[in-house]
Amino acid sequence: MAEETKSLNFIEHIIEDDLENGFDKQDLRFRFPPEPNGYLHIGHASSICLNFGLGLDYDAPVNLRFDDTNPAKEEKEYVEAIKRDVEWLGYKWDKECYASDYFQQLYDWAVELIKKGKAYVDSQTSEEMAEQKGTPSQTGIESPYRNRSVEENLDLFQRMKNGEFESGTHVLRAKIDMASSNMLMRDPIMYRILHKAHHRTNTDWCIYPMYDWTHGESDYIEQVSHSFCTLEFAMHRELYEWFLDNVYDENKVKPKQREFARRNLSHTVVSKRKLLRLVEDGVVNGWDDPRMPTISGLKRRGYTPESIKKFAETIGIAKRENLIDVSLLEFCVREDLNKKAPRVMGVLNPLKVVITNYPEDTEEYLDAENNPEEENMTYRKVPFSRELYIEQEDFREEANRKFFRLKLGKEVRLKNAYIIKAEKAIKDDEGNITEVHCTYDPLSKSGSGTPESQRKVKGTLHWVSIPHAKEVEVREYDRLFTDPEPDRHEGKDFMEFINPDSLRVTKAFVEPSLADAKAGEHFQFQRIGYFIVDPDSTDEKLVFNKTVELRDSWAKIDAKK
RNA sequence: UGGCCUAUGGUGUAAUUGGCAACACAGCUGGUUUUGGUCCAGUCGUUCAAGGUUCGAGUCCUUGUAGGCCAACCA
Repeated sequence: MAEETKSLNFIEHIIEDDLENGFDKQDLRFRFPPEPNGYLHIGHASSICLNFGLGLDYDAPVNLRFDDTNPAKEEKEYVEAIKRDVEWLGYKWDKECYASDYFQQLYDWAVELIKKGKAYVDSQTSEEMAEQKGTPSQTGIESPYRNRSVEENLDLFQRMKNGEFESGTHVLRAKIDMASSNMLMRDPIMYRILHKAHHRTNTDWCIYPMYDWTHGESDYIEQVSHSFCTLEFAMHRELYEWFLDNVYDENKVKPKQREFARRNLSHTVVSKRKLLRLVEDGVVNGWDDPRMPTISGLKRRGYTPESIKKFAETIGIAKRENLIDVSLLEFCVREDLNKKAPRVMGVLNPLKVVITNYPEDTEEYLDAENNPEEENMTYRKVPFSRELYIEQEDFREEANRKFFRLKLGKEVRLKNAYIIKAEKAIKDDEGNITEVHCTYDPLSKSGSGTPESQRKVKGTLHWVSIPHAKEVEVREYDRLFTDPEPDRHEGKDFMEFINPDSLRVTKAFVEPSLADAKAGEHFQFQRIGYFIVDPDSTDEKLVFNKTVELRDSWAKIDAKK
């Protein structure tokens, strides 16, 4: 079969161009560089899939590098969580790197820059420097310390490093151009003093390099060939290259930074700062709450690595603004789970059904398909008896022709069992239906091959046998925000759009085969949706998270009326 | 008042680099189905605007319009 010519995204075009222009394929190397100050989210997943995907496509190594230059925000807990998430997605990094491993090299290079007269120690307050910075349309003013002698700079920088000064009293700045139209080139800060223990270097350092000074040099140290980041770093590219030009050795690979647009998912937020607020304010129950767009949250919700990778691949990568509807993510997980998840029966809103002509004290075990998508069908036994639960929504005393479910005097098929007919609705004093009395056709048993079993009845319902049913907890989730873009309303806080009903906990009844289901196992509750066993489950009580519901065309028909 | 980036159906991405605008999702219609699921078939609809170059423009040029980004001792 002829191979589909895969269309390339603009990032792949850049690499292909470089290869055509003589760049050695052996020198290709990528990296995924998270800051360990929070958990990875669906936006990072896109970046992970891009970089690690490139590594797979070009058979090139990909480093996992922690951009840990700000001890005020970073923690070891996050490092561990990030590694777990990347592994869970199924990717293997070549080297595990830390920007903090390069502190000495970065320091040495900074000294070189000072010696070349390209960096200086500034001793003003941050307010003073901000004032001198100018505005995009107005050039900046040079610092009074800009022309300190090399000797004085060297001495001061050394003493900064030695811890002789308070936090915030001095900084090292690159001497570039206070009149540049690019604000980042107006003598950017390279180092600040921060008397704060670092999760890896502890108190070895009290001066920490800034992002711009660190990132490109780290790429260079690791010999990363292509360094991809999001669009907001586009302006940093000029600085990235300026720094690189000052340390670059002709015989080595000079990394190339290119920018792509971050993927925005509707009805959620993905900035770590905002996610942290959801956690700290108790809106959710932690970073891995199934409502969170974090990778660990999606995992707990029941998303699979394959579905997330498929999603990333489907939305692609480009440079324009975007807002991707969550329904696409939901499609991706349904597509994957449809193939994988065993089918079971579970009733969420039980209504008692009594089959009046079925013998009491009798049970029988019926064959049920585990997954119709499987090539070699396997079956399990499901107990059937005189008293069952069906969904409340599946019975109406009367309904129009479009209602393919149980109504008085009409027949439906019980999945894998018999055809039943509703005879009578039993009500309480307030008129609520408490149970339905039905009769069954004993010859209509599924798979029996009798003419009665082959009769066509319009509806098929799922059910559980009451004496055999297992009670479980079900957690159903809705979107965390009621607005598609909660953080894009000027003057309004995204917290105003929190959906107050994003979690609904109910009890449900499931077939007994689920008794020994393990945390992390996926199931399709037939006619309802996909569910995963939550780690909160105990031997006494299983807890299921609803990953996503099945496509529901009945809901559309019903809503139209 | 400056600079940088972007603009293709409702959504997201393509287009052999100047040669019949395609794919997926969503929507709609029908078929199959012991899940109103899956699957299958069909259908809907697009190059921001105006000029220009060209046999030919989504692609190149000009002007305009709209949106995003840039002034943390954050990354």
